[in-house]
Amino acid sequence: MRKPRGAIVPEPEFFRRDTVTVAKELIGHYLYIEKKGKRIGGRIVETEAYLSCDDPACHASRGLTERNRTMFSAGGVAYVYFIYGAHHCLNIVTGPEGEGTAVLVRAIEPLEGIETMRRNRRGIEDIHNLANGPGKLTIAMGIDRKDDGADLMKSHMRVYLDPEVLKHGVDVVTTTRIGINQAAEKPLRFYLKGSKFISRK
DNA sequence: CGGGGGATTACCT
DNA sequence: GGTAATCCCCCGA
Repeated sequence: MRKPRGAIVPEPEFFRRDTVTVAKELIGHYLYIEKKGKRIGGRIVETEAYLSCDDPACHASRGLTERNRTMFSAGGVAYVYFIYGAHHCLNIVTGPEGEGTAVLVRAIEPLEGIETMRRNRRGIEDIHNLANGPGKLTIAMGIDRKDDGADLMKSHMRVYLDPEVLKHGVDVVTTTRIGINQAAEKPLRFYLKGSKFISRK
């Protein structure tokens, strides 16, 4: 994939740290997928951390299974799963190999391939409603189970770091996760303060 | 091998 | 605010 101007390719170590740290630090950086030579994606504005064995809400909490196998990879790959018979969700695997932790990407601010996203979202015009939710985001970017396991430093789907965000940081709000029943009270959801592109306050 | 639940969304009233 | 859509996978038998 052609690198966006000024963007930085993360080192594997960026992803292989503590999940909460990675979930927070991903806010403000970029997520792109390449389709037919065209970049689609934007700025990550909302994430949630899932903590493996300490976290009953996490797919990996009951150990490695065929469904969640990718989640136990070393940090830096995508874990994509299908939910409610209707939607895909994109996760970024974190920590060392075998740990089973990941960050759910819940929303992005669209920056490139916006018309493609509108088509994928069946004609929705409002840019704030294109990728402001985990299911909407995967529809807009055309992500599904064939993208499971993609290397986010080398493949057609990438995370790029914004040097400005690395240098100055961004204001991140911490709240509770959405749409889960187990461990719902834990403060493991993060979003970019003031962003109009998050799924909800 | 069948049942049930799930990190959601859109559309209905 | 309620619920259908509609699949994949885990679990128990």
